[in-house]
Amino acid sequence: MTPLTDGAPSPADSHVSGDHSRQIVEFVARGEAASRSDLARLLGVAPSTVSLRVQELVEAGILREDGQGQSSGGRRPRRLSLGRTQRRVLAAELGGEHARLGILDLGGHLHRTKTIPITIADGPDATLALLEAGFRELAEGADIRAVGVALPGPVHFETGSVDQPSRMPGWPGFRFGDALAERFGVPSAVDNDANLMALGEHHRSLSRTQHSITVKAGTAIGSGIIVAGSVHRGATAAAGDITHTRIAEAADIPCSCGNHGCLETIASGAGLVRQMRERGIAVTGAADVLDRARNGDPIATTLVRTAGTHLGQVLSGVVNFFNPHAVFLTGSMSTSEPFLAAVRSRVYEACHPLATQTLRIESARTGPDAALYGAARIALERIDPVA
Amino acid sequence: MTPLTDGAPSPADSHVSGDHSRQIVEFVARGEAASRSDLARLLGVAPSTVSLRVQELVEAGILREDGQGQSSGGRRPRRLSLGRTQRRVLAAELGGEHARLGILDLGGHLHRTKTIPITIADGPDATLALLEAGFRELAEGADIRAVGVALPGPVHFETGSVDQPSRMPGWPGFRFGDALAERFGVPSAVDNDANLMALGEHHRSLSRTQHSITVKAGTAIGSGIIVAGSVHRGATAAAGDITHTRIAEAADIPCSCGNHGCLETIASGAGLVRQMRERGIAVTGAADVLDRARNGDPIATTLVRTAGTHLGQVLSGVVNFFNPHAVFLTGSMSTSEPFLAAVRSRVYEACHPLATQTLRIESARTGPDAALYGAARIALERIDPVA
DNA sequence: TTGTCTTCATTCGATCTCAAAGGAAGTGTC
DNA sequence: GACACTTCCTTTGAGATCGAATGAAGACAA
Repeated sequence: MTPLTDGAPSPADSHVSGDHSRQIVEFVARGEAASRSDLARLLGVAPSTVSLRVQELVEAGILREDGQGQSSGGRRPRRLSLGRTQRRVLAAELGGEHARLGILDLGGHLHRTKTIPITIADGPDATLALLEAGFRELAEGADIRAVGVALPGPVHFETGSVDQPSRMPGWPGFRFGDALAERFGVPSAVDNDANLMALGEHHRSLSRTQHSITVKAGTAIGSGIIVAGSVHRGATAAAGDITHTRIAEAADIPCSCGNHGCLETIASGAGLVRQMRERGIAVTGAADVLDRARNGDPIATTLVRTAGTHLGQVLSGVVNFFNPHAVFLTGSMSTSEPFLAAVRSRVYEACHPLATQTLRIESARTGPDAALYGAARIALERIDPVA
Repeated sequence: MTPLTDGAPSPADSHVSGDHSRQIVEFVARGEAASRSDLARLLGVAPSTVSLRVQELVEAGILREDGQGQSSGGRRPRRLSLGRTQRRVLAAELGGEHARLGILDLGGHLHRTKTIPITIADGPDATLALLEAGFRELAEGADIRAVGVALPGPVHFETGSVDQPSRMPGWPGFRFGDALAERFGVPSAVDNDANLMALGEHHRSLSRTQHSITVKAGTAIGSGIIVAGSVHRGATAAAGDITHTRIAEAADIPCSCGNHGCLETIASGAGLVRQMRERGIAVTGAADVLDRARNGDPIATTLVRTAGTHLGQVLSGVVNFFNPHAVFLTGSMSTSEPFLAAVRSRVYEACHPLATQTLRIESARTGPDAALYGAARIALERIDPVA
């Protein structure tokens, strides 16, 4: 692998311009700003600048002037709202056997979604062909401006390629981002699914100055980190690994990573299945265990609770260290109330009070679409809304 | 405490302007850039822009044109070096009973230092008076442009005040930053000592796009986090707490925080002292234990090694999660070779290989002055070099 | 109704930045 | 030594942003 020594500033951070325009559209779309002066306040930008950008956006039809708002003791604000253009971005989240596709407007609203079967192990070219077919149908009649894709593996963000061998034969080194851009003739962006899920989840409820962690607890356990509103990828694109943190209670259980006592051996869906089977109970998978817990099976319930406690233990370390505004939980396990309760309970018990003072621990809201929102977001960052 | 809901962009991030000038001075001072074209490459900025800024800096005497460099196949570069102005910034690190003061130039070089006795418990006014006297002497004849101070407690960075009660009577709520600015008639900045130590250490050897953690292991254990070259303070200015992470082997040892099994109960200097005494060995303090280990005392050596292993265990979780480019160790414990070796060994053993692929784990270079470099840095960020 | 105050928005001149083009001063080749 | 090429740096015009001033439109009080 390339050392990833981020030396010179990449084009990714040096805002493609249109940065303010993009933020303006977002604030209006989210209903957080209804006037030019709202925007100036929120953006920390001169009112004159806002006026200029808004004018451009209105002329392009992306925003509309929409009557007047309530006066608050002076001239009434001119209310802004989203215009109705056909400008859209495409987003996809690829899994091993399925891809979830979506089409969103510039305001980040998800208009339609669609799931298609793929076989990611067939390699990037085959996948790309299926993806294109799916996208073409979704994009019918729309004016596509960018594409963003979430991949199930370590991604070198700058080059838009998969990094490590992992379970994706044919992928490493292939510049999927460039291939996407070429097929659709628009800018593209690619990142790891955990990162994009975290990004999507973050911007549902937090601002661009806040920090969060999104943990996906399903068959496996993964997480994505958002620092000041953007993805923290770490030195080698490995950030967010909490699944191999050591848990005392699992000290003698070997993990696929070669060590012993990793969190995933007892707190992941796979870990739950193993533990059930060790107790002589035949289960088909993680969903089965969760079902049993939901139906009052005492062993399953205990295991699920214990899994939550262990995840909570690990998260308490992470929360103390990282001090985020929120921790979001997604994945099949996060739908289990006892699981969530156990996580919360342990985090609040084991953390420094200052770190939990304003902390939110929540089950994710965006459901299966979090990564699509995230993918759309990194795609949107590549374009200027008015261009 | 105030909720610290970072809403609107603070003046801290919206570069005070002169941002490029500051970076230019830094690159030249560090010897990383010797010509305008070097700077353009490093800054990712148009050559024309660099030329303009450099011209300003040369006219102000802050930079000098210093003959020609080696040609690399074309026109020879015009070599740049630091000019000799009297422009300086003041920096201080306050402890309970001492303050370390320093004076640095705009290039971040530390010219002189000085340690004075203070009693921080006497409150901010008394401390400020002593600080001023000390600074006045250091600043003799210099043209002071900014002041930066590291405080031993949780600091609300934006307001420049101490947040929690902690052990500093009279401090909470007092706007120390404003008081400093008023006394010296220059911009000021204040932050927590762990943060500034990390900042100082980071920029000794890493770039502004990289990430690091600096752990101070002395009587207590604390850490500071640097994300993309700047301090990560977290949601409630509590980030960097690793001392209360749970360690299985300490499960039944109560901690001052109210929980059991915290890292600091066995891996801190205080923890070492306690363990020695439990074994009936009279020691005067952490330094004594370290001395004994250095002189071959088997019990002390074992304890120090074990402490290193436990810190390494906690750090492995942090490294997997955060994936930094480097972990720096400071404080009295970090001078112990067995300690450092134990930390390294455990981190490399317990971490995912991808996370340690390019990871450096090093004992800090800046010694007792790390926080001064960090304090100078946040002070420098408040001014425009040419202004 | 008149005047004052507040809030919202735009105009205007100065500054910063960039991209593109071009000049300056070298190296290397035939 | 003539030519092409490389590297370094500056000039120039266009666009973005800012702060300050100004204008626009309402609230409110006397």
